[in-house]
Amino acid sequence: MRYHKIPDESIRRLPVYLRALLYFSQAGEKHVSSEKLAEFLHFNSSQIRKDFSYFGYFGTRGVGYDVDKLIRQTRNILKLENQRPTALVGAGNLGKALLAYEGFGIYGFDITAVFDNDPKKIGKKIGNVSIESVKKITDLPKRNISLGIVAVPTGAAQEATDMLVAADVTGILNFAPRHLNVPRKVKVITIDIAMELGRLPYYA
Amino acid sequence: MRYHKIPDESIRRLPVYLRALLYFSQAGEKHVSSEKLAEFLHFNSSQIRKDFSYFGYFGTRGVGYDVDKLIRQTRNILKLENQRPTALVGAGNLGKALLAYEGFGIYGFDITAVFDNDPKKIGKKIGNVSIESVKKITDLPKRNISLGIVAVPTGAAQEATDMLVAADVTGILNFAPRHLNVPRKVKVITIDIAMELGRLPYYA
DNA sequence: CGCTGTGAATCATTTCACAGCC
DNA sequence: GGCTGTGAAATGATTCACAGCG
Repeated sequence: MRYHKIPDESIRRLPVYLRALLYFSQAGEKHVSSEKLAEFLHFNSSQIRKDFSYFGYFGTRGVGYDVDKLIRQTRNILKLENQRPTALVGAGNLGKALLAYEGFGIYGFDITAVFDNDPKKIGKKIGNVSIESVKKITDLPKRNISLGIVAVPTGAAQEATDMLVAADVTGILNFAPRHLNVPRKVKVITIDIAMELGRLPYYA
Repeated sequence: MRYHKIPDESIRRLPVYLRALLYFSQAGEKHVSSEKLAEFLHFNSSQIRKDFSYFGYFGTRGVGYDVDKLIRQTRNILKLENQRPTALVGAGNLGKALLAYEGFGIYGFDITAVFDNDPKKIGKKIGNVSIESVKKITDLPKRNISLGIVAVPTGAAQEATDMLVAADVTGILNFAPRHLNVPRKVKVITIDIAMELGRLPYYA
């Protein structure tokens, strides 16, 4: 399977696996079977085996997967081995919530730069990061930052994105409820909170 | 098509269509073709036509779709015609950000109740909503609230969920990075922010 | 024996292509 | 003529089922 095209959906599940594996690791488990993992995540076990088989042979027949090894492999596939400095654009309510969000640590993201265009906010600190002017986004390459989070109002989102792209960012996590235009080489993932909520009443 | 099983993916796209249609409406457009909508959303036009055809015949051949009519139809399908009171559990950073988030208005969600278990927070106001004790969650049926948002730390998420379920909530938007156990009749949508970010480096 | 790894079968979704209606 | 609505074809993802290894 190693040379097949890997489904996008498999990639999407890898961070989920990683989180579950970290949980098992902390619980002191040495090995875990696809069945165990499937039960924990409410997935199908052969899907888990297939997902990992796309990337190589990670398990031991008769035994299962070595938890810590699989964690390393998964981190490796996702390119999360090293801590990744990340830039946040927008220091409003959402930006502040993201700065406080402990979840990023699991995947090694570290928000080391925060930008805003409100002069009143510039220079202030949130946690231990100082808010800088959006003009400083041009410095990102110097600071080795290639991931950005867009948490500005919808109307400013494309502009913020353009600045990140100009600073050679390769990935953007977007919270503005709109499509962002970027060059093909830049990957954008949009999280539209209200949109997710929007389909809930349908199922009720 | 009217009597076919409707793909989950189609439902997922309806809120996206709604947002785009509202944009066209505000721009003064009377009609929009599936082609126009597709271009705007970076979708395939026949997918849009098929999605709407699952629910009935909404367009006019040779003309396109009546924007305002389609907005009404879409709202109707998603059961968003009326303002929906919604409960938020967790008044931390994320909760505050959600309260300030303008996006909910588009879909008619109105956070009219906020609960937290921190006695220091209870009674305080955020915007024009007062924080109440989580014990008051039992009052939700009285207050006609059947949607809940879980924005508490991971360790408290299942407990918060259980309280919402006990109060006959039918839909839950979950921000805790874990699977929530609920009875089958309750629909849960989980947004795991860090997880989304977790696959960004893979594509870079 | 137990569990992985994986072709093959199934199931779901998307796209094509065009008949049919305005 | 133009655009919808939709079967049919193509594509993509999931699940089955079991061979093969530890």
